[in-house]
Parts: sequence; structure tokens; C-alpha cells
Amino acid sequence: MFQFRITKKDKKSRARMGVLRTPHGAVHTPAFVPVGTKAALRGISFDRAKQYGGEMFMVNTYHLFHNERYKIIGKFGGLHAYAKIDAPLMTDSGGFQVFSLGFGSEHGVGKIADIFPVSAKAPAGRPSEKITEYRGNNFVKIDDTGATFKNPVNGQMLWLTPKKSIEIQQILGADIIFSFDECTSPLSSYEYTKKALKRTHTWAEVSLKTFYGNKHPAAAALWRGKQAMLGIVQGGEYEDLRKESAQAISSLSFFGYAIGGSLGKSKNDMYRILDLTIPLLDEKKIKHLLGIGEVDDIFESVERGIDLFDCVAPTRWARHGSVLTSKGRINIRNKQFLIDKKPLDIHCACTVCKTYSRAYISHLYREKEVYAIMLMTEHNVAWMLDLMRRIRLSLKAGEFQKFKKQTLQGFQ
RNA sequence: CCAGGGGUGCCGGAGCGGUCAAUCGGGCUUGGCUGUAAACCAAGUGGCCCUGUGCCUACGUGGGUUCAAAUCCUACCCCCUGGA
Repeated sequence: MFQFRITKKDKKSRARMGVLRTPHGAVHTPAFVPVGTKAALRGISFDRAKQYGGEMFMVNTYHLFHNERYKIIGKFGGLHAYAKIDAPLMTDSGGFQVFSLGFGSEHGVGKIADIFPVSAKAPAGRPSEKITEYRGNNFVKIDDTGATFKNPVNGQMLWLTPKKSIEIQQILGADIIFSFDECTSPLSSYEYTKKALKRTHTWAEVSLKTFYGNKHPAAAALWRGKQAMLGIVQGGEYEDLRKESAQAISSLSFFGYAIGGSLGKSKNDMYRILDLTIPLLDEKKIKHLLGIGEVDDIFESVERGIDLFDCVAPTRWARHGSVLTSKGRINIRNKQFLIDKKPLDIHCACTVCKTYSRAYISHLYREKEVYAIMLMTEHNVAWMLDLMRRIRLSLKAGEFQKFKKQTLQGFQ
């Protein structure tokens, strides 16, 4: 029931097109997977996103775990039935929250942090040198057994282990699930990243073991099941750790791979990491780049062999007034748009752009009308999905490089 | 008419002799958001310049006290609440 088939390879790069078959339908790659953390995309329905070409969506384990909502979802028979989603789904394992609720929130950094190296000028709250030991903070504690989260709502402590993560993901019933990992920070030292990486590898094995249960331990069996699991490569920005991780993860019988964790200090670091990691992974298997989704990054990553992206950017940007256009992003709250009769993007074919002016949406956003967010979310999601469609078309036509150049030229 | 309370920057609203060009909200302007603690966060928001423990103009209006007033006194104007 699960299959990933490469349908076309680019002659000049690692870019390729493919089809992922799942029990809930096919996904044409390279694909963008909109993120609906709590089983909602925030601002747009799954159906609507599907109409714009969204073929798969992502939901988060942690956010359905800390409130025990997964138990109720289980009674409905899983996410598809519960949230009425007629499309393939992925669930993230909760590993990212080890970072985003811990390190990330503590030091105000994301997966890519350009604030290093730090010296006397380190911003308040940021360490003056890389972190070599990290056990957690008030929200999350981490050790070799897993992560302990403090529920921000009621203060209750919750222990999330690789075993637990997989069991929850099985209950949630997404088509593609992820192994439980520890996402490190750009501020993590080599030593710490290595330690976390060992942990992630152990957890990967536990994840697989839990996933197979008493069923056939062969990868082939998994592919015919209702779910397939991706293993996550870690290693931060460190070359040998990335290699070590790629080898360790690819030695296990995952359906495919995801590249996660810190992607360095800059986009160039990230591209470098992809350059050295992807060739070490089985070419035939599907590859997901966790959490990345800015337009230039999509092109650079597709070129390096990435098939799947998930990213909160288009939906979050929309809530913050930031709109994707063929000339780069604009912020609708800017004064100039209040009298702008043009659509959000003159080249966009989405319903929002066919109907409304920037002036009207700018007005709604300033007045805090939720409809503004709905409109911008619809547009941004549609825009991203259309970009992916056109990337696939360009690959099919053997004109990926041309399309990349043309798109990025207009951008920014 | 009598008795109280009040008039502060675009708005609301602190301050009640010096550390006040004035706390804090909101608004406005501009940045930032990459496996969602994010419909959020940050910075700026009287004018001028040689950008400084700098100079002007500002706390209803006019006068005054004081080395020094948004802060005290006084007259006037306006607003609110009770009472005739």
C-alpha cells in the first residue's frame, strides 16, 4: 500500500519527481506539506487546501498528547475520521518540542540561527559560548529515556518516550509517522550534539521496534501496512556527525528519511548539510526536510534531492500579515497597501487574488478582522502549493534550473 | 447659584515641587517570523542640529511663588457628579 517511486530525475542535479502512494491517496513530489499542528491548518480548511493542490498535511503528536486528546481521537478511529480529513497525513513525533519548548524558547533561536559565534556582544539571555550540557528548563526535561514536558495549562508532568510517541502516532493513524528524535539547537556544542545524536539513534531503534511490535520485523511488511515511518537524521551543523547520523539512520529499516535538527548558522550551512547528508541516504527512498519552507530554500533543497517539505511559514506569515508574491514577501499592514487596488499577487490565480484588493485585505487586517487572516492564509497556502506544482512541471520539462532562476530573480 | 471632582502627548490614562520630553495601555510607523507556547515578538513614535549629562517648544488659558512647577497659589474658560 505504501510506495515511493521516482518518475523523473533532473540531469544536472539531484532533483527528482516522484509519487508517494499511501492508503489515503497519492502525493506528487517534490511536495509541500502544510502544517496543522493541532489537527487544523489555522485559517483554512483541509478541504480548501486540498482544492489548491495540497496532497498531504502534517499534525503534531505533542500537541495531541499533552492534553490526552489522542485518546479521544483514538475512539474516533484516528485523525482522518476525527478531523474529517480526506488526504494523506503525517504526524511529527514530538521531538521538535524538546527543542522549541526547551532550548529554542530559552535562547530565542530557531533551526537556523545567525547569531553565532557569540562573544561579549551576546544578546541578553543568550549563552556566550555553545551549550555543552543541556537537561532542560521549566517546560521540558530531557534525558536518555525521553522527554518530560510540563503541561503549560495545568502544570502536570508528562513523560514522552520514543515508545510512547510511536504508540500515540499509531493511535492517531497518520499515513506517515516520524521516529522520536531530539532536535538540537544551533547553539549546541559538538559534544552535546553528538550526545543527542546517540540518543536519537537509540530512540530510532526503539521507535522501529515499537512500530513493528510483534508483527514482521521486515521493512517490506511495514510498507504494506497502514502506516510508514521516516527516520530522522540529526547531527546539527557538524559534518562528521551528520555523516554518522545518515549512516546510522539509513542502516535501519525506515520507509524513508527526514533531515532534522539544527541547520547551522545560515542558509549556506543548511545547503552544505544537505550536500553532505543526502548522498549517504538510499537514493530510491523518499526524503523529507523537516520544517523548511522559504521559497529559496525549497529550490536549493529540491536541487539537492529533497522530496517533501513541511513548514509553518505560509500559515504563520499570513497571521502576521506577511504575504507571498512573485516579487517577494510583502506585509499587508504597510501603509502603501491601504490604497492598493491590485490583488495580493498579480500573478496568482487563487480565489482571493481573483476577488479582493490589497486595500481591502489591508483594511481588514488593520481592523483585526479574522477574515483578513483567512484570506491571507488561503492565498499563502495556495501560492506555495502552486509553486510546488510549477517546480514539478519544470522538472518534467527538464527546465528546473530555468524556473528556479526565473522565480528567484523576481523574488526579493 | 451652592458643594465636590477634573482638564496631561493621536486616544485612554499615570505622575502631584527637581532624577519629566513625561510610567503604562491603545493607535500609528517599521522590522522579524523556517518539524507552531507565535492572529505573535521587537524597535521607534514633540521639533531641531555639529547626535550631546545639546538646544527649543510642551502637561486648558493668563498671571504669580520658587534656584527649580505637569506638580504649589491665583484669576478665567471648559467638562463631570450631587444639591437647590
